[in-house]
Amino acid sequence: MLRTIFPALAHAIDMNSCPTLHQEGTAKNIKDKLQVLSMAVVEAYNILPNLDLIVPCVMNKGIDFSVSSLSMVPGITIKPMLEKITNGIPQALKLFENKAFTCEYKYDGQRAQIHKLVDGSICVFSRNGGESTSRFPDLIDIFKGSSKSVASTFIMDAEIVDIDRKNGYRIMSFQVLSSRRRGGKDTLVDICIFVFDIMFANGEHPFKFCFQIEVDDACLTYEATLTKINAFLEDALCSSCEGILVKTLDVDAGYSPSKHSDKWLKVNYVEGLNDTLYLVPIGAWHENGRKAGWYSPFLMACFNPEAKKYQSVCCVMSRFSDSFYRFVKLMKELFSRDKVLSKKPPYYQTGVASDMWFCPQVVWEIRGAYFTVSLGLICITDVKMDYFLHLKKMGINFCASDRSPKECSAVANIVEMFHSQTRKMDATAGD
DNA sequence: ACTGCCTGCCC
DNA sequence: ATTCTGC
DNA sequence: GCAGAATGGGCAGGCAGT
Repeated sequence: MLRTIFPALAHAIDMNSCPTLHQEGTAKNIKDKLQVLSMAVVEAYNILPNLDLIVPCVMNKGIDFSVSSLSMVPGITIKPMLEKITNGIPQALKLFENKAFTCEYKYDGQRAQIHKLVDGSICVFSRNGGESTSRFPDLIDIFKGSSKSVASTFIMDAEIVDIDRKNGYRIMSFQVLSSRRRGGKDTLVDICIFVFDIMFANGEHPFKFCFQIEVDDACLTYEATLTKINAFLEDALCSSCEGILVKTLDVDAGYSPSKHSDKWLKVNYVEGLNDTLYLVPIGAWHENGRKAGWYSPFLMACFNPEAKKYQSVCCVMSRFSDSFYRFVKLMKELFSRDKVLSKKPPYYQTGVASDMWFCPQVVWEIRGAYFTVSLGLICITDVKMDYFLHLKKMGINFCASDRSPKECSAVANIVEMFHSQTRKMDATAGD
């Protein structure tokens, strides 16, 4: 669309509106004009992704078309502004060097663009523009009750989060939120809405703010800023958030639809922040197609000294990447035929069935951002019966350890890590 | 009524 | 959501 | 560097078969 359709559209409009231009202007001139026009069309599409509305307008305005020729329309989703991922606060600070910025919690929920239409009805759209109004009747009630006199129309950006109001207003994970029954009422999963932007209200784009920067914060040193934001990130993680968003307040601040914009930075995982797990690959699945013959993913296990069993914890290398290719040779050696078992041995305890099983022979270092609880993977049943811990966002270090398989992480350590992690998942609700 | 399989839609 | 690829 | 396509994990729900 952006690279082909819209430039072509711009070209067509241009030729249609002033056919003489191509004889008059230089080639470069024409190219520049087309570039400007097609960028304007792209920009318009981002706030009004509906060609039935855009094309007539562009045809009418011709070469003079710009975003301001059109307005947002409640009921038609704006392409949501997206953030850029960073690997830590220092990187975020570097990107925002000498700029004013602010920080917000990034809640672990579902993005929602909430519209109030001209007829007064409330509509909810997902990140990808899908209608999800029917999934959140309670949201509709909240807005119908509270927004009557405030605005006749609006478009706002928000995060819908699951909150346990009966249990200290604890914010629950996305996993729990998505377990809501679709379509109808659901009394089990209560929600809360965090609005973080208003792009449109009463027919206008009201919020082109000039931000006033607090003087004291503007004077902080780098170290003081880092400390402050670190504390804020820590707060966010302790509040069951996924991390924080760092948003610029500089002159270029504003809503940029559809862009993985440098104006919003996400910090949700800091390398080295978490403990390393030492896990043993006990099984693997075959890849298909042209990757046939290779293993992916690997099933990783820890050791339970009491049961004298290996218990699966997570899968790693669930897809191929550059780093994987570097270790293909190593894999082949490690799991050559004599190391492959004919069937799952009794000292492997797992709820999943991998294609093949290996002798316990090496230990890999695995780091992860946090644990979730799921039905699929293994083994730590003292967390919640029938549910299993699952390490999320893991990375792997193949330069691993001289440890022997029985010196890998013990199941008790992993349970302890789960209980002490700052994110409190559903599984701990019974504590 | 239960199951596995598949889809669609979230992240 | 992340990751890879072609432009 | 960007946009698009391809991938993963997880959820509810539809549907066919038993």
